[in-house]
Parts: sequence; C-alpha cells; structure tokens
Amino acid sequence: MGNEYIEDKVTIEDVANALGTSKSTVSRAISGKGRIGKETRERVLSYIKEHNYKPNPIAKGLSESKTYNICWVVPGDSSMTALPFFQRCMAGVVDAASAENYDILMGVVYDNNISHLKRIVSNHKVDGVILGRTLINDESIPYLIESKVPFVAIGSTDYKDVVQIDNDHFKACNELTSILIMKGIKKFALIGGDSNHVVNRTRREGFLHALKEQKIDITDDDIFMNCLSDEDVERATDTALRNGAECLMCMDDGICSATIAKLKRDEVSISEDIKIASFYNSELISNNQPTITALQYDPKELGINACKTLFDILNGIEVEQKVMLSYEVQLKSSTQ
Amino acid sequence: MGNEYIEDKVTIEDVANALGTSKSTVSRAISGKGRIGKETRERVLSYIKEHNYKPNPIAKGLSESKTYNICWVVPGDSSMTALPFFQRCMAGVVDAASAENYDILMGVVYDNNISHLKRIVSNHKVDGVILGRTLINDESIPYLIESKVPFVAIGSTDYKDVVQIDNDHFKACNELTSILIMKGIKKFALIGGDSNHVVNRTRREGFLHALKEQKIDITDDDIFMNCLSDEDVERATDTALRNGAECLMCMDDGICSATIAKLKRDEVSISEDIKIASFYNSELISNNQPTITALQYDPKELGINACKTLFDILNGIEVEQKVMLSYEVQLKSSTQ
DNA sequence: CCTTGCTGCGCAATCGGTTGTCCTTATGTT
DNA sequence: AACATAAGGACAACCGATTGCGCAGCAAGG
Repeated sequence: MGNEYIEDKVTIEDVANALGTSKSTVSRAISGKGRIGKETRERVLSYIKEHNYKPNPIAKGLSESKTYNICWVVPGDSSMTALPFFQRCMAGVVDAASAENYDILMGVVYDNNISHLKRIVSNHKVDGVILGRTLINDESIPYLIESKVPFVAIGSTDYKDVVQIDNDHFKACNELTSILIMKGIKKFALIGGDSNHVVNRTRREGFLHALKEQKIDITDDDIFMNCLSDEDVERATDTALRNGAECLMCMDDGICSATIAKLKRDEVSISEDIKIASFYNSELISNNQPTITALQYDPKELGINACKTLFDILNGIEVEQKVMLSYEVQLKSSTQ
Repeated sequence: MGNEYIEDKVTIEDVANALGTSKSTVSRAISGKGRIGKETRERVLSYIKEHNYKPNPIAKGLSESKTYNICWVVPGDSSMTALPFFQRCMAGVVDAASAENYDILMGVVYDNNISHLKRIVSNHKVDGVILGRTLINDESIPYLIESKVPFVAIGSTDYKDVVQIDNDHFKACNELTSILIMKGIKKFALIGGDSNHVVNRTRREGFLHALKEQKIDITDDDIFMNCLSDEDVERATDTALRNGAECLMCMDDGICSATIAKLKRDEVSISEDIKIASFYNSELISNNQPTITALQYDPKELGINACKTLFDILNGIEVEQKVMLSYEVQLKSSTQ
C-alpha cells in the first residue's frame, strides 16, 4: 500500500524527536504562529533546512481543511486551449499559485459537460476554482455557486455575484474601431469566432457600438460569427471582399492568422487592397509583414490577477466584484 | 480558517451515526474489503447514494499514504503544448485518471528548469508523474529517478530503467519514406523542429535510415532542423526548392501547416510541382486540399496508455519497460 | 515572601478516513 | 447437547499535521 518512494519521508515527529522537543514546537516554529522562543525557533528551522524536511500537505490539509490545490477549468476542445492566450494565462495562474505553495488541478469541461469539474469539487479536492473562460449560458457557474466553492471567472458573465477578472473588451474594441473610423474607413466587416463565448459577444458589441456612435452603417451580411475553421474564415473573407469591405476586423489572433494566410494566398495586398485589424495580438500574427494593427492584452497578468483574487477570497479579504485590466491599442501598417 | 463551503460536508462518522453503525462498517461497505454482511453493505451504500456522501480524499489519502493525484509535466513554452497532439494526449491522461478517481496536477517545466516539478514532488503532492515529452538531456528524468517517485515518460529516452510509452517513430518514418522512394521520389528534403526533442531526432533517424537502405543520397544541405518559427520554415522551403527537392518531409503538423501556407502563397502546386508529406497528422493539415500524406497516431491512446501504465506501477504490477504504440501510413494526394 | 502575569513548551484532541484485533452471535459437526 | 468455527461488526490505533489548554519557571509588583 502507498508508494515505496515515500520510504525516506521525514515527519514532524522525526524532527521533534531528533531535537528533543514536541511536535507542537516544531509546528509553531515553522508557522511562526503561537508562542515560541526565538532560540528554539531558530534551532528547529536550521535543522529543518539541513534535513530538508517538508510538511506533508495532505496531513496539513486534513487538519486545516485545506487542499492547497486550485482547479483550473479549461475547455476540452483543443481549439481554445491551443491559443497562446490560454497558455500564457495558465502560466500566470501556475506562478501565482506556486508563490503560495498551491498547485493547479486540471478541470476539463467539454462545452457544457461539466462532470469532471463536478467530480473534483464534490470530492473536495480543491480550495477554489478559476474558470478559464466564460460561456453565454455557462453551466459551471450556477453549479459552482450552488456548491459554495469560492471561484473566480476569467471573463465576464451575466450571472449575479460572480467575481470576474477581464480585459475591457468592449471599451478596447470600441476604441480601436473608433480610431479606424477617424482614419477614414467607412466599410467594415467582422470575422468572429464562437458566439457562445462571452468574450466574442462583447467584442462584437464594442465594435458595433463604435459604428453606431459614428453613424457608420453595417448590415448582418458584413458580420461573420462562428468562424471555427480555416475554411469558415476563408469563406467569410471572400464574401467580405466581394461586399466591398475596406477593413476586416478579426476577432482573435487565430482568426486573424487564418485571414492573413488567405489574403496572401489570393495575393490581396494587406493595407493597399484591404486593411485588417485584430482584436487580439499574439505571436500568431505579431511577426507578420506587414505588421498588424491589434489590441494587446497581458494574459499572464490576467492569470496572476485571477489567482491572487481567489487567494484573497480564500483568506476572507474583500475583493472587487469585477476587475477590468488594461489594454493597449497598437496601430501598425495593416491599417495605414 | 478553511473554507465555509465545506460547511455541509458529510463525514463518514455522520453516516455511521445515522445508520447506527461504526465508521469501520461504513468504510468496509464502500471499499468492499474486509468482512461485512451483504445486507448491511447494501443498507450503507443506499444511504450513501441518497445522501450523496463522498469520502474525503484528503483523509483517505492521509491514512493510505496516497494523494490521488498525478503530476502531468508539460513544457512551459507554448509552442509545444499548443499543438493538438498535446491537447489530445492530456485528454487521454485526464480520462484514464478520472476513471480511477485520480486527478491531474499541472507540472510546468521551462526547458530544463524543473523547479516547479521539484516542488510538487518533494512536497509529496502526487503519487506519480507522467512526462509529457522527453528532451535529449532531460534533467527531470534523473531527478525523478533519484526522488524515487514512480513515473512514466511519453516519448523515448536513453536514460536506463525508465518506463516509456511511445509511438514507433523510427519505424513509422522509415516506412513512410521507403514507400515514397518506391513511388520513385529520389530527392528529399527534411524540414524539422527542435532537435533537442527526442521525438524529432528519432524521426530524422527513421527517415535517414530508409534513404540509406535504398541508397538514396542526401546531404546536410537538405536537412533543416530547428525550424521553430514560420519564418524558419519559409526559409527552409525556399532553399529546398532551389536545391531541387522533389518531396518535402515535414517533421510535424505545425511545420507541415506552415509549409503548406508558404507553398500556396508562392503558388507552388502541391503534388504537381512539389510533393509533401508529414510525419504527424492533425487537424492542422487534415482538412487541406489537396489531402496530405502523413503518419497517423493516436495521441489520446498514448495518454490513456501512459496513465494506465503508471497505475500498474503504483499497484505493484509488473509493466513493460518500453511500449510502442501503432501508427498508420496514410497516403494521400500530396504525394501522387 | 507571596501573588500575579507572562513566556515557552508539552500534552492531547482533532481533522476524516483505514485497518488490525477482539468480542459477540449464528452456523455446522459429532 | 457440547463444542469448534466462521462471520459480522465495534473499538481503537494510526496516518501527519495543527491548535487549545495547562503547567512550570521566572520576573515584577505589593
């Protein structure tokens, strides 16, 4: 039973015996909580360091009712998680969690099939949950609320009382679009992704809001949502060009990358024949020639922020219900 | 302290009290181990089901010296993990682990910086480790051996006594190349990825072995390793074409996808002007027109297999030192 | 000199399970 | 009827930490 590799595991009792003290003294020396002599404390700490003792988080967790684990929920369909955004965001979560001696447990949900998440939460395997993205009718949110597990959503949602960390996609897309309008563009097309994702809906709204404000016309024929494959993007691009679009607004880096490839293949010159902008910048497009006008966010920052916020909640610290992180508009040659 | 959401947690003692039995009886009813009456067992089980009691894995883990967690080690640089292969492979690991009530803890390593992995292992947070890929001089392997934690590597390695699950890349690449030679191709070029990855080195060797066997010449000028960016691939493609290559062998789906894009942009007709094959098939290239000759593996199977093998090790079951999973050669129009 | 108060530390209970041991019954054998 | 045997279940120890409580020792105050 158990694993033999733990054979050389040092317990708090071993340390206590070796030092001729009690377990409580060792525990207090480590935590710094409770009353303990300065000298004793240092003696314990130096012994621990030397013998490489690490408290068993399982035992620690049992007595503290903690797991020292956080569930990171990602969609199981690879299309999203494969994006650099997600990788960076997770890196941020991992870093921030590690700093608090926490680890990341993968929760994989398929669209709205949240059985894996349910198993993890109902088994009490985590202290909190970070949702990697939000859907329009996200079943995981009501479930998490009902189960009372603390959680933070990366992305926005209409559910009430949900702590959300997000970039201000509405404002960003609105601003970028407005700038392009100022530059004289009058006919836009939007090539968008899965409309089931909140972020995509918000980006569309920010975009449309700018058009409305500046009284630029657009019809549904110029809006191509749910472009999930390269073929979808190609079809959308073809139609948009035929409809006389002056500028293609790509909803994310994946779509933009596919759009660029399509345009190059057709020898449509970016900036001369057609302008193009992306609502999200990443290495998928950042090395392109000509350079691409895009919105820049910091996904790692997003992950770090979400994780830190979750820790605040776990520690009973009041947190803001909704935090909007900054963004940057990067005007490049593709819209010159 | 702790989390309030656990407030409604039902413990084994609650169940025992409600049924007028002892904790041990409940425990034995659940595990099926030890002596327990059939009737009692069913009474307990039905109560548990009805009241949705789930044993606390932390407590269970403490008494069994288990964590019910497995560390899934992935490279932190997004280039690899972003590939569909990795996503599928992880899905397999998650599925197989879930089936045994195990969960996946993320271990993120940056090239050979394995501090995160070390923290997880030395903190005893997992029962075993699955390495998502192997490097030529993989520092994580000697560390894992030394720490005595059971682990399985997806991919091959020269380190001794390491349990490895892999596709037979050597044989597969050798076979595909041989077939293409039979079809009359005499001048190949290889566009390859990071030579620090074992899989890439093995694919190259399988490829070269076929050429040698069939006495087809190739020089270092026709082998382009370490193509990490699209630009690298484009440069390699240009040079290969100039050198008179008849067939471009792409080492993986990412490279192949970039190669296809480059060829289309240059209006080089695939199959007519140049033949092309990929050592790995995925949706990055599977929808292409013309269809692409490629090697097909089952990454999910790989993940499942690795996880099951790890469980065997944990359960003291003898396992094969090295398992090679099957592959399939898919001849399509790109090499007609 | 006795009381008060504080400090440092050990004892033991606790977290929620698992499992070896022992006691009580029911069953089977002669 | 007497006894051996097995089965079912309760008890308590244990996994490795944390933490409330209490006790000893010492300094300060009256």
